[in-house]
Amino acid sequence: MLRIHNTLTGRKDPFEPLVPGTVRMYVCGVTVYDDCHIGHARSALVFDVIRRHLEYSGFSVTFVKNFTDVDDKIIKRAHERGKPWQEITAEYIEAYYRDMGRLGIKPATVEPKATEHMAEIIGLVQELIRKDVAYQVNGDVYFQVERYGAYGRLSKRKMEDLQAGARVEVDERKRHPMDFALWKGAKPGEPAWESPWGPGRPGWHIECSAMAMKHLGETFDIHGGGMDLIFPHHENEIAQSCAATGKEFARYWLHNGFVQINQEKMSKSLGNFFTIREIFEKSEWPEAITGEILRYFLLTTHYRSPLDFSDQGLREAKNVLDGFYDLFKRLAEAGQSSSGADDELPFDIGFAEVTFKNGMDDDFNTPVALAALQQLRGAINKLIQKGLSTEARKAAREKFRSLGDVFGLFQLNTWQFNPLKKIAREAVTALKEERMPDSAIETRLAERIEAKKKKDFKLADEIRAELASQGITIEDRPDGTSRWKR
RNA sequence: GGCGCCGUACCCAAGUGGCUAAGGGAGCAGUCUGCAAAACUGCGAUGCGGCGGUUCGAACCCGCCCGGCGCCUCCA
Repeated sequence: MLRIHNTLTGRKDPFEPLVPGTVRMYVCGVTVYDDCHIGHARSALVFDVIRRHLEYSGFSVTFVKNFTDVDDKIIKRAHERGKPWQEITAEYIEAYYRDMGRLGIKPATVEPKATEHMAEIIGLVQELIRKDVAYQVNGDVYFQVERYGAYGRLSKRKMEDLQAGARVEVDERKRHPMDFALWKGAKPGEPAWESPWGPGRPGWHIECSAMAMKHLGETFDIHGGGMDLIFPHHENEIAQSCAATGKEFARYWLHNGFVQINQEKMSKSLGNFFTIREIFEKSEWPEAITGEILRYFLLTTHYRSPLDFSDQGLREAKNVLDGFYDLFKRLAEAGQSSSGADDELPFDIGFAEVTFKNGMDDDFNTPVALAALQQLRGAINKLIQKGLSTEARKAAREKFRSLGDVFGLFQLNTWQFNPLKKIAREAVTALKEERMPDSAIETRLAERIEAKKKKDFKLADEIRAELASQGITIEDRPDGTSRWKR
């Protein structure tokens, strides 16, 4: 039984979708005016994994993730660069797909853009005016917060509390300080769409309500996003959606914790953020491996807890993954008839599967699920020592592949550095260009095996030292062959 | 001022009332190996920020305190 922590109730609730066997979920995507940072990566990854786990659990999932492609920040950026705003959004949507692709984030089922839903947005605003919960002031339309009695139920805030600490500058045209814009009249030169209130653009919150309703219906199962969206964004989405339809909007609200740098929130305003792009460009590992390291690292902490980003954390993730891929290398080799090890394998696998699933079913506890995989790694290493058949090895590798798929891990066939691919990439440092090609390594390795056969250990050690200076580690196997890795 | 979160070994990180406090990384020792590497084995918190309280029993519940953080404004 899957249980999910619901921000709305403040508890872990048993998950029961509205329509049995199907899940409809909406996650707030990004505003496309800049490169994505690790915080975006974490959020995207968390919901990617949640989606994958739901699918793994047998649900048919409709996953909607939007792009906010019209907004004040975009207009500002366009102005700064002297470019049309459409060029800014196109550029960063492309960057988004590049970065998320590197991270192995699966595209959502539907990825709607605000600018392509003007009719729905305008219709929703009209409905709110018709119901007398929104009002027009010149070319703007505001949602009247006092008309929605349950305002504050998501963020657990009272209207009075909000006002007390409010640092919002009072807009005289609003009837209540907390009222928020549904539609903003356009100033000259700003992007604008025709509406009953004159040319303008949607407010930030309304687009999500309109797009969620269009693609998922008035009431759906899961709505997610970063913790910072609880207030005001999601609170406002609930208010305007419920006021418009008279029905519940989303039933389970999920929010991921922040990525921090040195115990502090990572944010644009503090200037202490890393973009996904720079992490990949600075990485000494090829793209696919860097992506997997990053995924593993981001999943070592439960999605609701804060996560401190650090090079040390990344290095540790690499070490752990090395252990897994070393095992996979062994599993790819021929085995010998076992002494009962084959019979023990299903027990170890079954145990890991149950632990994995129980962990994930408990509010997507990825650290517990990861621990199950680590235990399985140890168990199978022991079985290999006892003697595991070729078939059993294949079965074990397949199990890692299928369980790992929930996290997007363990899908690579080789965990080795590929210099040709690396050189093809843009940001290659001189150091990296001097990497030894695989063929040269293989040649030296063959020479070393010859030397070993002749008991010329001096030469063998020299060759190993030479390769070691290139960052290459050699493993001699009992049968006289050798493996190498970077 | 209001609302809320966190503090578990050198590091990461589960556990939130009841077997010896998961798992991993790093480290050390050992087995194996020509030497290594990998793998395996062993070691590692008598204690879960501190002090009280509730309870037969608490890392887990309550209170106070210390330390750190977030939201209340655009923000994943």
